[in-house]
Amino acid sequence: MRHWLMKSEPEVFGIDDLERVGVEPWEGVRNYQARNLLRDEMQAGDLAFLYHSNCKVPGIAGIMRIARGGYPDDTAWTPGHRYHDPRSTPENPRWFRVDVAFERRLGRIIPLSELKQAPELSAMPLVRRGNRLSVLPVSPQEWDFILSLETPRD
DNA sequence: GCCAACGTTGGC
DNA sequence: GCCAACGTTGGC
Repeated sequence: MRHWLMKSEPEVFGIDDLERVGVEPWEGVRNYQARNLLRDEMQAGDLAFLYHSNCKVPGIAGIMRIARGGYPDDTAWTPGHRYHDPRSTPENPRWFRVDVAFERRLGRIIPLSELKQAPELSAMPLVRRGNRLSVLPVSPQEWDFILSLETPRD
């Protein structure tokens, strides 16, 4: 089982929304690097952090389980859809998505500012400036370390 | 709201 | 195949 981190703007779709709907197709990813991860790497049963981006306090808000591995994102060939891309067809899909399921909230949102301070996480692209990838692999060590931050130990 | 960083597009 | 222009991301 692998671990991931997936970004979303909470104004658009955050942990509150995921908890409410339970399962959500993670559609609209239109970046090739992220597409490759969705299509080739992410498998049902994997776990992913839900990261809140582009908001007042960006940070990790909860845990999701991949409910379904990569499959074609049909919003790409839906005319008029905001994620429509005429280069993608059912016969030759260009974009992919996964389904994610609500697992649990973290006890607190772990802010990016705190993640940036941890030497243990310095290799994560997330804490590097200018990183824009919306789906990132997380190593088991990084995963465990981030979870250890959930409950401050003092 | 600003703007740096980045990915994509398209002219050549 | 280069690279400037453009649009988007996302922290601050």
